[in-house]
Amino acid sequence: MAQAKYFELSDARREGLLNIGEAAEASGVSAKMIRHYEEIGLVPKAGRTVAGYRIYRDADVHVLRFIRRSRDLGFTMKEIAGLLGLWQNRRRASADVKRLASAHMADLDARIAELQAMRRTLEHLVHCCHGDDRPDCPILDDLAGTGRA
Amino acid sequence: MAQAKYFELSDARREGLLNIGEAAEASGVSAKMIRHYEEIGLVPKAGRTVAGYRIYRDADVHVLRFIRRSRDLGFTMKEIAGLLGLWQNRRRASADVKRLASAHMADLDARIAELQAMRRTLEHLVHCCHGDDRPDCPILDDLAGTGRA
DNA sequence: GCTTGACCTTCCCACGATGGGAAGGTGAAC
DNA sequence: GTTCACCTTCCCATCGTGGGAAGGTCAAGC
Repeated sequence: MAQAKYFELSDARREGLLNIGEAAEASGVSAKMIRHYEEIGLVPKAGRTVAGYRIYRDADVHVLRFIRRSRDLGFTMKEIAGLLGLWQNRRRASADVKRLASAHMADLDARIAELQAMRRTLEHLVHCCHGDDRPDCPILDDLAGTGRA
Repeated sequence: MAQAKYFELSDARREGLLNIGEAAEASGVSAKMIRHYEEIGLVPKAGRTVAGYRIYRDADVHVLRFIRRSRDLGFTMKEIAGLLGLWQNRRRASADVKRLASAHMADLDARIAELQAMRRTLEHLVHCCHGDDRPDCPILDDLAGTGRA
């Protein structure tokens, strides 16, 4: 995304370039988010037509898909910036990529463990609650710190 | 939290009332968040000393602890508002509490499943990556959509 | 009494990722 | 030449939490 600002949109179309809506469609990243990624510097500034419309080449869409896939795997923006850097660096060491991915996996593990701990506690409480029209409830007792559940 | 605004702080202290810092300490909810909960109406407005300091009774701290515990179990603010309402309603049906908690458990399950799916994919990719100083990397290949991993 | 330091007050800003929507310009089809 | 879909920028909201500034208050030590 580093073209100069000289295309008419119709010319751009003829050359197979996409506007933001088409790039969004093709990459699975919303136009809103494409602009956002450009603003935070995750992707370089897109080229523009004379009228100011952003235009995207296949390579740009490829980058956006890479981001989309990374998001789907739960990577944060910062991690994705790192991954993009490695991806575009032909002298990278795969060890660096592996390290980044492993760290993210450890994050996932921690979050999963945390949620599972909540789930276990909750399951126990729900199990203990008779769930009828009477007011006494071990779930509330636990939350209030007054119960023994 | 519904006292009128007439205590000197020293009087309040003598009556066992706490200022916000002490209430934070006692409840495990930060002073920042106590003010926030008051602002969004999750807890009623606290009483004030003549100088404008918020003052808290034991019952107020109890409520804050309830909120803290609920947060620890991953309930959202909206859910906590519901739980607080049920807790303070002596004519509640425990079925309502159980329903709320069960719905939250389903949320947790969905989030856990999502994270686990990410984790599984990532684990596979990390496993496939030799992780040395060569640049070729199945993790990047997958993210780029060019790999077969 | 006066200073000092720890606390309180309100107000605004930030995160991370995403979306909604307003106000205005552009492109293409009919 | 109108119409409609799309583009542009700009601001606001979410959710839960924290940071920090500017200013007031309280208690302790001198």
